[in-house]
Amino acid sequence: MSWQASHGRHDLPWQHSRDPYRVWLSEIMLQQTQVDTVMPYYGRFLARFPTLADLAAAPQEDVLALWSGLGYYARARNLHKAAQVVMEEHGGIFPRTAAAIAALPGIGRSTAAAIAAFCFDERAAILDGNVKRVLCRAFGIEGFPGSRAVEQTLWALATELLPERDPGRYIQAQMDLGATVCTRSKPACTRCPLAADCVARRDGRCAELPTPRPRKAVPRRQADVVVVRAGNAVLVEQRPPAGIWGGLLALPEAGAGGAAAWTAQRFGSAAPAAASLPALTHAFTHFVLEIRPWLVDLRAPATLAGDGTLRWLALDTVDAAALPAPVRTILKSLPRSAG
DNA sequence: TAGCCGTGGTA
DNA sequence: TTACCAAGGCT
Repeated sequence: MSWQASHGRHDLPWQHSRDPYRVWLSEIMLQQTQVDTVMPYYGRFLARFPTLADLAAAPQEDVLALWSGLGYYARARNLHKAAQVVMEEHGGIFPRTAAAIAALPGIGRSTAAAIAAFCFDERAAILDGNVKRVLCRAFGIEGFPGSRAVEQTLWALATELLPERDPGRYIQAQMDLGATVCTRSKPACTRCPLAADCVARRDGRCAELPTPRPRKAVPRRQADVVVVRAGNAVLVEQRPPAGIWGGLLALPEAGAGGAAAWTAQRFGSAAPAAASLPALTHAFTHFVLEIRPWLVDLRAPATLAGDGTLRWLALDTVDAAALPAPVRTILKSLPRSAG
């Protein structure tokens, strides 16, 4: 904790606030996401939704639009839902204990503890990637930290180590140490306040701990997607509420018949031919997707029968739309229309 | 309980 | 290019 006071991080945008809404937002954005990535999103989000009440009252698509590009969109959907739960079931007052906080959607044990410690000085342990790495090295703990047994050991250890006072300072110290000194590769042991007691350091095993995740093959998939353009508009399809890119606006998938068949089925056999656009590869956590986009230029926006998930999106509103990253990439790099 | 869920940085 | 994974949670 003394090390944190002199060498820790003190100037991140979400620090120096004990407003649970701001701390909560930062914790959710930072899940599985690095600080530098979150930085521009955090300020934009707060500018659009300054309070929890503003967030609760907003349409889900507006929330997803501010999250667009950040990934793990269930975080945004759960954040939005939890804001509504706080308004409706807690009278707009954010719950004040880790146990109550963890009952909100999208908030697990670690995130709840961080909010409770930072905002309400509760003695509650966190266990994020930084803490896991620091503890595995400092105590020489073997095994993949994500496995049941190792994680249980780590939770027990993290709880046991909590200081009596100033738990917020303590968990910040753990995270700062992991993020800036006890890094995944090439840890700066000479600058580490725990170096004298570190088991991995003593045994020369900093490169082996923590034990990496067991390897598994990542499947590859392909998808033909259709970019139907009519003047200044493109056809987009809202994804189902859950699953990959849930609730976001994506490009329609052509299916087995390919882009030509899809276009003919929806716009008639007189529809213009589809022209192939540069393919791109997008890596998810658990599979790799090769996206093959096809461009179809219509004379004018056609009427969309039936399916309510399809809609026209004006190209000059792409920047503010709720799009997954590769869809944004495709739409931003479209060739100029011939017409 | 292990798979699902994004994106970008780094080595 | 590829591997790995980052302020994890849900099902």
